[in-house]
Amino acid sequence: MSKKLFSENEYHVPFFDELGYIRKLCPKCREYFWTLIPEAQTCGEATSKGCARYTFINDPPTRRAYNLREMRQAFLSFFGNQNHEILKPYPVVARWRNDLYLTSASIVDFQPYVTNGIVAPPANPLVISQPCIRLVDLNNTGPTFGRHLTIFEMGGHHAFNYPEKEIYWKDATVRYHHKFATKELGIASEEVVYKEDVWSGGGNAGPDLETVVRGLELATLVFMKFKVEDDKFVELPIRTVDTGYGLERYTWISQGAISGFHAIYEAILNKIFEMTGISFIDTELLAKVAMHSGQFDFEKYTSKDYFGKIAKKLGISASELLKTLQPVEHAFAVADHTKSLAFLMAEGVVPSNAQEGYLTRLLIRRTHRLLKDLGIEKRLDEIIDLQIGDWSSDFPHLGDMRDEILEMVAVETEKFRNTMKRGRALVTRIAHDLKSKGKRKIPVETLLELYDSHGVPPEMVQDAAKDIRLEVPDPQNFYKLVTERHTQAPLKEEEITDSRLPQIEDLPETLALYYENPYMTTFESRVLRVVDGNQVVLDRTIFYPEGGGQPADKGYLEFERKKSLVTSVQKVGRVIIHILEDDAPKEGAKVRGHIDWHRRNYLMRAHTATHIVMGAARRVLGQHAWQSGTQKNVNQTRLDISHYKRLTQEEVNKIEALANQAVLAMIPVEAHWLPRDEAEAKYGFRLYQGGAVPGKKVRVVKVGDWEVQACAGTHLRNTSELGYIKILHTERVQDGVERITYSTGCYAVEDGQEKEKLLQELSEILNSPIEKLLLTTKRLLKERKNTRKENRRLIEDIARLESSEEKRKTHTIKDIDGVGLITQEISPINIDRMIKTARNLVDKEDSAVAIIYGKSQTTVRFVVMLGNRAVNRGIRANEIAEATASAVAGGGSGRADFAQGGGTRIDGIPEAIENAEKIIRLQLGAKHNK
RNA sequence: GGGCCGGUAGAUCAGCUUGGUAUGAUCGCCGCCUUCGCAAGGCGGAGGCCGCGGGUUCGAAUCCCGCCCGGUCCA
Repeated sequence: MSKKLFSENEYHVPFFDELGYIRKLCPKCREYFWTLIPEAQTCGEATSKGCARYTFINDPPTRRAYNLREMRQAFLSFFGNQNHEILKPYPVVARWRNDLYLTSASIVDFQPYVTNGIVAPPANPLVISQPCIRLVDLNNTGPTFGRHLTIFEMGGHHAFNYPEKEIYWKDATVRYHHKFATKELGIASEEVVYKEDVWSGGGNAGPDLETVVRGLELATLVFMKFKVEDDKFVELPIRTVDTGYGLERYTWISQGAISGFHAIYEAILNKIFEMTGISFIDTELLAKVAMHSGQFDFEKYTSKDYFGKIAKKLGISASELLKTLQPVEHAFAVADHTKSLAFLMAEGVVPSNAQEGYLTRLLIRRTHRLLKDLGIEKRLDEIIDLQIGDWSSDFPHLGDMRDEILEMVAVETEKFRNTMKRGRALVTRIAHDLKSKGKRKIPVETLLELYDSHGVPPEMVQDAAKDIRLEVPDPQNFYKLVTERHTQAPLKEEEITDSRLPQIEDLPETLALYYENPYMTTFESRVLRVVDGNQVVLDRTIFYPEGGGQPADKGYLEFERKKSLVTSVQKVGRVIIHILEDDAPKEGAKVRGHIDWHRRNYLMRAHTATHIVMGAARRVLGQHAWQSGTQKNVNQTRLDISHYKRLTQEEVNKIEALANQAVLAMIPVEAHWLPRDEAEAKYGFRLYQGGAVPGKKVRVVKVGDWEVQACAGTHLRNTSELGYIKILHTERVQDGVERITYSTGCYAVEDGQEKEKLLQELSEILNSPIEKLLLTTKRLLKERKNTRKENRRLIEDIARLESSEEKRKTHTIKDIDGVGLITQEISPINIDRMIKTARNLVDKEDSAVAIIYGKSQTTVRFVVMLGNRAVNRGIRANEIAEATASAVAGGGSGRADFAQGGGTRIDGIPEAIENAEKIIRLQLGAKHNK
């Protein structure tokens, strides 16, 4: 996105003047910055432009050293004491958004609903420490010594400013930051530099200040005030203070550690080193590298350049540096990646070939490769276990999921091994193939396809090709080429602004009677507004609007002795809109509404059944079984569940049995509105099975102790009303996601009846009782197999007979210049028999040409077979076949000694044989002429 | 969600480009020879709804469409 530069006054806050900050332009990176030091030469940030380097290594600027937990605590309580409400972290899987998979920043928690004003923020202002995962920094994690991480905690203090209510804006934000850095942490004011920048992302934008201390950017203070529309900035009604404090970076700087990884992962890092057997690590060298590490940018440099450059600065050879540094950087990356993995899988993400599951798979494979380089790839699970141990005191759900995480890692590692095994065999085959064609080099295209379609990385191709001594092109820009293969349309952004919104914005929230009593079938209300002619807003309604996988109710509205069908119901903002098929009532009119009760009743069953099946599946499969999607319907409903293996029939039976036990247990179903914090504290993340729900309060649907979910749907009063749940079938939607389809009540019974009918019909056709069907079918299949065998044998026998001495006397044999043309009909058509007979004939008479034909009502087929001598005399079977076929309106082709053909003109057969004769004469003649 | 690759004997695959006999290949299996026995070797043999369903064609493992299953990459 093109960077638009804002003018100075977007950044010039009174606070800067108060403290004596002055604005300067950095001659190296050409960016403006604010500093207290008038003689400052550059902006002081360690960038790839070389503005500065880190000066905090072994010399921290803070009052004392913090570990991550202490830093988090310091941050939260500091802002807690400044009137911010402390929020619990959101999940790292952003299930509430469909334009993002992972929570990549704290503001993501509040997009789009809060930032667009659709719902009120859970608190205002607020502060949060949000674990974030950013896989875009995958390549940078490790080599930049801790500046980039795939998983980190973003400290964010946020304020949402409405036109009618201002919380705080730029000046206060900068003051808060400054106070935290100087008063709380004890960094000297002069050490804090503010750089001007433009932030843009997720369709929003605004000016921002980056704060830099001793070369390291620590926080970004974003003032989100624009919406990006067609590359233009449009002012937003809600201005959001969006700050991001890199708590790991603060931790790092406070310790002055050699790397951020040393600061965050000390114990784990040491264990990894221990496993690799690296006994001595040149910490002095590392510290030197660390100081320069901020200057390199992996968008611009390849790792070769990087090591070269840094070695030059340190005055040692690149290879020497590589030898020391590479294992250390790998260990850094492993320390980081394994934490990401623990967090992802703890939230029920199953490694998969799609969506966030794929990101997890990618991470596992990458980590596996790093570990392999370190020679400890078998210990992935051990390291992940260490992460779980370390972080579960702050994030207890990690500990709860330990066993399942390790199981998933084991399964995934096994899958990876298989892929590699397959890949290796494939590479060897391709390499031999190329070699035999006299090629010495593997084409880049092949290399790309191996990776793209088969997951074989170029390093492995090199490895495998070495043995066969085949050249492999240098994969320098390899991954760029891969990306080019995927010219990908960007993810579509969620449509959150409805064109009808302005027309109904002033209306009060529609009273949802379906929550008060989901069993109401009729109601009375008043028309508040009619939109677009046929869309009606009422003051209250029992019509459930489409949402949460539950389709909208149908029914009709009655007014002035008219009936108008309700075809669709939607929720727009706070308001429920009824879309009518016919005329709409007038605004202010009284109407009476009726819903299709059978439909609604079964949708309620479907919804309650979904919660029950989910609870049953989790009991059978484990805690990683999350709902990853659901679609309710009247006659059948489906539920997608994350699980790392295919469901077995046994598991399905268990789930079905358990679900029906829940039905028989007559469990009451209750729905309550609870404050978000309270609900989360009581039930945890698992509440958000169907995706996180926005808002201060959440509606909690509780099926006794069986299942609790945040859910907006309509439910039965008691599970016993379901009667019966029948699982119809399961399928694998993608790797790691199983779909279960089921029906309830009378539809479940109907399904049983249909299957029974099928069995009965089968039983009648096979003339075998149902309980013997299996045996009968097996026997039939076996019989069929034997029959086929017998048939093959008989054909051979017949062919032998057909070419026997006695039989030959009945053949039409025509002598053409010493060549015997044998023609014979064998009907009905059996190609196998025809070929075998023909072969037998020419085997006995090697100067013969055999034409065997057969016909059915609509077609003629024939084979032409030549003896050796006939071929040697210049006769060509394929040419005979062509000529013959032209007479029967068909085609034919084949080899010189054997060809076949056919056609549709049955009465053309005599002509066809004449043609064959002519061709043979021609061919014999041509030979003579030569 | 999208792209790409694949499904042929118990296993791994060839054949598909250019439609015309699956004499398919290797490993494994069975029998025989050799051996005190085993392995190796030699000889012989069994083993195929060419994923499923349509279409095109005289003719489809091969071309086209749909589905199912597996793999893989990208977001």
